[in-house]
Amino acid sequence: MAAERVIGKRDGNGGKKAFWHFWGCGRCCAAPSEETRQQLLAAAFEEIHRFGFQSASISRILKHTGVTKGALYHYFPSKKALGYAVLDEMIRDRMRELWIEPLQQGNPVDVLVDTINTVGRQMTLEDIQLGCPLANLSQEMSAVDEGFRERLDAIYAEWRAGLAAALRRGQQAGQVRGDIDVEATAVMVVATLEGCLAAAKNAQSHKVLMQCGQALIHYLENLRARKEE
Amino acid sequence: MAAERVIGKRDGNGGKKAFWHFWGCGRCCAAPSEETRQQLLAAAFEEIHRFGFQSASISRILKHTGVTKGALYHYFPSKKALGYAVLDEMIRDRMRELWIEPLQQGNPVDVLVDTINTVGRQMTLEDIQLGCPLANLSQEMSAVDEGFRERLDAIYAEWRAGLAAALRRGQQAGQVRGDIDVEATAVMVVATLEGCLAAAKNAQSHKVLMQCGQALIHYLENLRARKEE
DNA sequence: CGCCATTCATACCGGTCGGTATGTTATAGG
DNA sequence: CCTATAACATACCGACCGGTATGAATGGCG
Repeated sequence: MAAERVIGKRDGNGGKKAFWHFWGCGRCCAAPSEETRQQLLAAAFEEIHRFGFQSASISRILKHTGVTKGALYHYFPSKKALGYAVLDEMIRDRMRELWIEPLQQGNPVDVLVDTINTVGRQMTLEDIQLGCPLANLSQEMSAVDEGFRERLDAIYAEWRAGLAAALRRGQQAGQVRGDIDVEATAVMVVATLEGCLAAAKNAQSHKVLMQCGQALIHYLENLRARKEE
Repeated sequence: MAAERVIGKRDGNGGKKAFWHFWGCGRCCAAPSEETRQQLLAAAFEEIHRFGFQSASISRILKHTGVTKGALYHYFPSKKALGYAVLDEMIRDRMRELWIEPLQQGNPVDVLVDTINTVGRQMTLEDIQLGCPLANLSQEMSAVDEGFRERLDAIYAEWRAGLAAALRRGQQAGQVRGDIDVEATAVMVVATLEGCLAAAKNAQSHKVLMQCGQALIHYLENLRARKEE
């Protein structure tokens, strides 16, 4: 008796599945149901960004995607695994693209100032209210779960190392003052960037973000090598 | 039948209550059961500091204090009210004592450098792991609950205003460079302080805290007025 | 003495949580 | 054609959550 209901429901979206299976199976060319997984990742990212990991609700993610619980637990063995995947496959990539990779060429002070100005201009008030996904997770989870902490720390370490390397290259190129401690400076600049975002988030204020950004830029300008000295 | 058990239990700690009541009632001189409330506040502070507000568990607070649920909900109408009380009666006072009030006299750069050094020296690794209670709550709750956000923002605003006023006084006293924007500088210094704490928390590293602190001190030293210029 | 407010203590509630057990369908491979 | 497996879907579970209803002990006060 239950079978009839199930069959009826199945027919409703069975066509979609058949379509995807036309393109190949997960094993041979890695294509079809990957979409479901990506939907889940995207929705989980949103949910975690809004509520934090611990208060993120599996049921809400399911509701927003239309995916069922069986599907979710088919791809991710647990909520924690889903959180790790969001961190590894979404957040880390974004941080690399936005903050780390641009530092690999050019004058590091120019790159930083440009990025700060771009970010400050592009962020909407909603973006500001939600805050930096990396900083949010870091604040919430680093003391609670070691797996999160290690992953977060790896990203921050990569960021700091990239910035320190860029500053050192800048010193060798005569763009950056030679008397600064590049490691300590990198630590502080990353901390200040995240601190500015956090301050603006709490104040829900674009002005605070800009003030903080301008003061940081003022500091960064002071890192440039003096001419003829 | 239930009455017997209750009476028996009551007698167990009834003596303590009689003792406290000897000192007076809550109405006439505000003393006795205030202790229970303070116990609750202290335990709630610990719980929130460790797990965040949303993941803080009323049952755990009850277990750690030995207080019952009836007692808790006698003093606080809801979990949120308890959280607000922790913020208003514990966290705010600590921030004022440690960071804001010292700025009211002396050379602001000296005061800041001293406080940073003191804090950096006194924080244990556990303190570092748990992070700044204010920053934790701010990151977690500002986008989720407006009551928390307002309270947190008031504390940050007070801090920034106090620092800006101190810097301005420093300018007038010829201790601080006159060409800096004191408001923007205050915003950034507060952001950097919290950012350093957050970075050290995630790295679980005293070294990161000291590096960040030293770089910030280096920046602060640069705010001093140049002699003979 | 009697009444009433304070200060708790206990039992219980509906709801949500993450997680699982089982079933169904479609396709790939032999 | 047969079997195995991927990819779901549904129903259900126990644990825990914040919150409440009820009542008992106690002491102040008229």
